[in-house]
Amino acid sequence: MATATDSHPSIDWTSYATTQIQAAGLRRSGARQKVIQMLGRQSCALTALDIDAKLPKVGRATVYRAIEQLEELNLIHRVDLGGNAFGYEKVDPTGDHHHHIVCDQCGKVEPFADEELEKAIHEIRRNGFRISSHEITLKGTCQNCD
Amino acid sequence: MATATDSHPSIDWTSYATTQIQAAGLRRSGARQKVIQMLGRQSCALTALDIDAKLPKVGRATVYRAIEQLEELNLIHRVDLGGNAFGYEKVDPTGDHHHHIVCDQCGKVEPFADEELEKAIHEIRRNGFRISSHEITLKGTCQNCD
DNA sequence: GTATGTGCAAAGGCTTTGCACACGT
DNA sequence: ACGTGTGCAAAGCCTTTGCACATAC
Repeated sequence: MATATDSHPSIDWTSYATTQIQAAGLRRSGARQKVIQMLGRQSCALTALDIDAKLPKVGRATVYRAIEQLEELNLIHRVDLGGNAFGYEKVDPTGDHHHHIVCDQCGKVEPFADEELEKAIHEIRRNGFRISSHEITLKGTCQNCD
Repeated sequence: MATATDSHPSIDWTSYATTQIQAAGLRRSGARQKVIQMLGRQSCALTALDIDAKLPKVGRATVYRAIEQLEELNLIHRVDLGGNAFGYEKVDPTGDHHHHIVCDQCGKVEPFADEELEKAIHEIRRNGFRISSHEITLKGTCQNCD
């Protein structure tokens, strides 16, 4: 299954997101496309201000509006980064996903995936709720801080 | 194991928290005690502003300072309530804990516990991190909003 | 050509801080 | 008595909103 595009996994998400944005009746506008392409290049979560800082030519309000729209369409999702901060990262169109481990001391974030955990999560049923997604954050201390 | 105090499970946490606060060299002051007693009575997470609203005689800054200290001592922890809001709830001294399911539409929060999930979580090992805690949030739509 | 999208600047909401006074030990 | 704790008000941050101009379709 490995293909030549494996080294640029973001291309898939970028074009997928662009398609979905258009399917939703939104325009393929310059500023929003810059946000999409930037997020497509990231492997892990960035805060709204991180995104804004990386795109000096895009207004901050536009960054926030783009985040809102992308989240609405389920193209990105928010993750708790500790310390009153939220990050955003792309949602893999294949359904593949990971969770995060955050260092309490320095705020360092690393992704991780665990199949047993996913199984356990998908077993959960809750009366009165239709569950659509889940977020798991592990907290601890990283080597540098320990 | 059921005892007469089961109907007031919060008493344990309240006195435990008070003891820990004093052990940390902090004083048993009026305002902070009010925050502790209030949190002890809650069964689920409250935001800083919820806490402030419930304690009109305690200054807002004091509420935030108390939250900071209680979190530092691991007597409460923060939970993601969706929509840019964080809630705080007591940490059970017996180690007992639950997670949350949040309605995307109305923000309703319900606690849940799942033993298989806890097992899976405790199996996780991650090089370069000493894991101390975890947070799990399920998201979905509740009956009223569906 | 028209409705959507954008950037700026202002407003808003939550959280933190500075400081003088109050209180616990 | 001393140092911690408190409340108020001001400042700080991040996020959202209003509005005139620009751009995609």
